[in-house]
Amino acid sequence: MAVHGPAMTDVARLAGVSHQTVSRVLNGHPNVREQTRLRVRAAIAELGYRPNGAARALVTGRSQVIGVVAQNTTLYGPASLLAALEQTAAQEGFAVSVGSVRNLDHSSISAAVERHLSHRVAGIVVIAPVESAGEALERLPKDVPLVTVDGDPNRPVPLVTVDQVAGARAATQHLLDAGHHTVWHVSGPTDWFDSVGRIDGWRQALLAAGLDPPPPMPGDWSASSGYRCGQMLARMPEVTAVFTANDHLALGVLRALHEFGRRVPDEISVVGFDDVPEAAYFIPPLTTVRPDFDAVARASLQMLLSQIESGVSGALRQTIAPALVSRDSVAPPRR
Amino acid sequence: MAVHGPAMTDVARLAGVSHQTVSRVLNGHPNVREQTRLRVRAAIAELGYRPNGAARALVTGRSQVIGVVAQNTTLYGPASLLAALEQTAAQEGFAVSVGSVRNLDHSSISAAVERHLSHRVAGIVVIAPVESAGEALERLPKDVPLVTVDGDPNRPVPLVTVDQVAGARAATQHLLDAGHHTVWHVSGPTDWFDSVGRIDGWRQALLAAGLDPPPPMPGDWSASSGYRCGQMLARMPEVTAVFTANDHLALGVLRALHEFGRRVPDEISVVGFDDVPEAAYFIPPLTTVRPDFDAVARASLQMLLSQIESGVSGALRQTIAPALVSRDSVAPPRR
DNA sequence: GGCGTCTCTGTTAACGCTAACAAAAATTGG
DNA sequence: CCAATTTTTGTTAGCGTTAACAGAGACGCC
Repeated sequence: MAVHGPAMTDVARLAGVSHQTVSRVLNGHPNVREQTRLRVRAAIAELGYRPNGAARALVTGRSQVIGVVAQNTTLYGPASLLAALEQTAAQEGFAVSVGSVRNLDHSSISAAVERHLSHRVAGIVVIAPVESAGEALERLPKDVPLVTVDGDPNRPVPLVTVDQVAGARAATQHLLDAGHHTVWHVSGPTDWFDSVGRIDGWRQALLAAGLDPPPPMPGDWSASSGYRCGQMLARMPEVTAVFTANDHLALGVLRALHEFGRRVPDEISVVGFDDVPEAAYFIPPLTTVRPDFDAVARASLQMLLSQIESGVSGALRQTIAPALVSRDSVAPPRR
Repeated sequence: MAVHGPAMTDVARLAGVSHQTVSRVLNGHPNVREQTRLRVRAAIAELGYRPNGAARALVTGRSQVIGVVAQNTTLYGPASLLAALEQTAAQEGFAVSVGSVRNLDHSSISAAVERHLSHRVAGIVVIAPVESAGEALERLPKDVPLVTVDGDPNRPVPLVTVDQVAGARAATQHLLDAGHHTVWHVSGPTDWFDSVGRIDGWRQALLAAGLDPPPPMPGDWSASSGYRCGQMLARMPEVTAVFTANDHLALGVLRALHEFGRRVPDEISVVGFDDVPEAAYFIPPLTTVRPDFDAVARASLQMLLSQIESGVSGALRQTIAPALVSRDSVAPPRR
């Protein structure tokens, strides 16, 4: 096992050139005679030669790998983001190394970043949705290209994020437009920026309509916590419209409402966030807000790449607007 | 930017030893005096030294990275598997590099494997649920540690897989035990081994009970296709029990049944597969089969590691038994 | 024809680490 | 206390690549 493949010198010998010429062919250097180039390519093919990324990384100081730090990649949002990141990175010739992290506290994040750094990744993307992650990031070495996704809007770190506020505002406004007199909110964990932004947007829409926001009910993204909130909501006759911070919370709410015999959307309207693929098959099909994860991935990778190439780390910021997807879980309130 | 950090020689100079001694400390070599070890560690800490993985990979011939080839990491199964793999690998000191692949055809798989190989990964895990992936794998270089997950049971390649057959049999038997006279099946895409195994298990249970299996209805894992199958099922008065190949299909079926006014579980019982976190909050809560992704990840990594260490690639096979999770979507048939 | 100027190719020296061997220091035994 | 051993440390030589420089032809121009 571990029969090491041919190296550049083997290719060079077969093609009758120096290893440096092989290197030039590989890196698309212009000054190589066409005939030579062809001979080298033939030799590469014949030997099944594959360049050694480690050696290249050693001499150039960085590998064609992008490190990603993420927490719970089973959640729909992070998983989608990660997948999109991989796809985009692959197109640019980069591999993606994932540093999963159990908690988003200072030391876990640092450790994950360190691991990436010791592999000399070209850049790092941190999916940093909570406050504690932000702290860790500011103390990181400043000389490594880094982009955060869904991170703290108030830190001087390059950031790409879904426009949570706009999305939540749209969802809330949609319910208001349907004629509801107010909108209740089941939020995500309040230490997530995503949650904070969605609470903000919801509150803004209500305030703009001259309404007094009811207290938000805190959940934890899970259907289970949505269910618990839904049980309370179901018992409150004045509730006619609910905006939940994600689709799974909405599912739990839907289920609790169903159990209490409160019909959606006839008695209560519900709007979610994320547009998970199953949302269209909830009972009833869920009106929700769809963030464009591909766009987030593209933007963050582009930001990272420009840092890698230019060597400059501008504290850029980019916000991706989500879209409302209207389905059957919203109706005017019964009078 | 790209200020290169201190190297081993810098640490050595500060500690007043040779770089080789530093290397020994780093690699836990036994013959280093305690006092020296401490001095070296202090120097490492003082300089913030971080070993260069690329250099190490170059000289040892392999990096502390495991490559994973997977297709659609947004699906619950693959995403969970990937997350579990990362966690487990991190515990063993390995990073995970993900090679996402659009299609599981020969050339895509080969390309992804090549990319990993050129980074000199220590081993490769291929999540290869379809036939075409299997072909690609047999033509791969034999000298790289490789494990497939959810791959072809009939190929001479190390394989870890969920026991689809047993899971499906349990689900079907559960419905039979409840008193149903037969069980219908909404399957996954028939080119997935997962689907084939689940169809098999379902058929086996039926046959063992002396029943003649009705034709399986082919879906594609999505709630959407489950919905379409559900619409047909709902119109067939003789149907009282359905086993779907995953939970999302079940969700679609549930929704179609609901639309047609067919009540679950009173009129029709449904069992899914995967136990997605939301399954307990479907309407009604879904009885399903839970594969142990952590166990799969542990087993495959262990298999890979033993190949890496021993250098031997036994065509091992390991099957992880799933567990039935009983909830409210199953009841005896109405007479 | 000689000479500067391209274009192409080769030579040499790193990059930061580990492995193999060599030397020095500490320890043991008689 | 000296030799034999063992433990600890140092020295040297790569690993496979790119970068920097050097050399060899080919070409054009005075």
